[in-house]
Amino acid sequence: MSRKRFLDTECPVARALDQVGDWWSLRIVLQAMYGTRRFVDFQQQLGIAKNILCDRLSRLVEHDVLRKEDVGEHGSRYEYRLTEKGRDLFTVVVALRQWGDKWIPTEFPPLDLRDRENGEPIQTVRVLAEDGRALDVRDVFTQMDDGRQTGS
Amino acid sequence: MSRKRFLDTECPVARALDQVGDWWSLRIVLQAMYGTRRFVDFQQQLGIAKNILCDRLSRLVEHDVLRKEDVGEHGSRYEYRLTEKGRDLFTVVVALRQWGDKWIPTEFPPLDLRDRENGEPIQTVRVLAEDGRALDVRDVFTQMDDGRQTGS
DNA sequence: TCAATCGAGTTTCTAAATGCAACCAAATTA
DNA sequence: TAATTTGGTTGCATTTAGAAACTCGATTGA
Repeated sequence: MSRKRFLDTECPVARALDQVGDWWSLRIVLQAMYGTRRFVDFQQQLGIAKNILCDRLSRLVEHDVLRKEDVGEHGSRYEYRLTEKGRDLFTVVVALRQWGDKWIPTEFPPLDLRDRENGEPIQTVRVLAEDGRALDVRDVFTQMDDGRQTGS
Repeated sequence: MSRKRFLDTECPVARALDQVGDWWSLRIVLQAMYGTRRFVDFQQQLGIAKNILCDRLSRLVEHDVLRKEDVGEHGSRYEYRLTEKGRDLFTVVVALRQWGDKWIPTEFPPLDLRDRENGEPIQTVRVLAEDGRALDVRDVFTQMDDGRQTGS
């Protein structure tokens, strides 16, 4: 049977994963954040099959994560660029990147993301309480509309 | 051909996605953060096929995101619990959840995550500069080991 | 001007993953 | 002793992923 989709579920994580939760989409978004815009460049940089790239790009455009622009220049006809929604995945991507660097180290050095303003490394992304304390899974609960509380 | 895996690539996002980047894994981790521990509970709460759940749980255990514990109590024999590595996905999950709530709204109210200490809502997860400024994609660049700089 | 190339795809075909349902076996409960 | 619970495995049909070949209009190059 067809793969289950998570549309219209109460869980926002599920809805998010429905739009960007497959093997390639987040990597395409990441590439776009690095500045890649053209079909061939995505294809070469990611080593993805063209039909899959095609499919993913249209899905991302459909979900308004990317915008497809017709640029009439010398042979390169389209550009795929991040929308505000797509740019807003920055936090997710950086969190994932930091998690990968921390927990799945390799012989490669961790990628070094820096502040353009002063060249300093950025902070580790964390979940913060209103007053600025860093929070762990166990420090939070979910307030349900019916008054119930869920927590780990 | 076999699905591409991203192991041992320079990109930490790719490595992370290799371990938790499929349709179900992050949702299983999320469920575990809600407190779910037993096979049948994951199965019912997620509506996932048993063989797929089996496969994903063992993959997550193999990657040390979950730990499988034998608990000899009344018929329930195993518990799957988050390791520190798994718990550390909290940031990613919360970022994804906030993104989903912001950009894929539904008739359901946004899930309301609160600080256990004082019942206050938590902050939106953001990428911060060393001095605390919130950063966008365009405010950062990647410092490569060879001195090159990449940015969007 | 006419062939080669490029950019952005389709098409075709095979291998693999997904999902459902049925089955299984140990331990527990009724 | 029979039925249930838990945590699976097996078989099978349906999708999906991926590689390679093909298309097709615009552009470059000789």
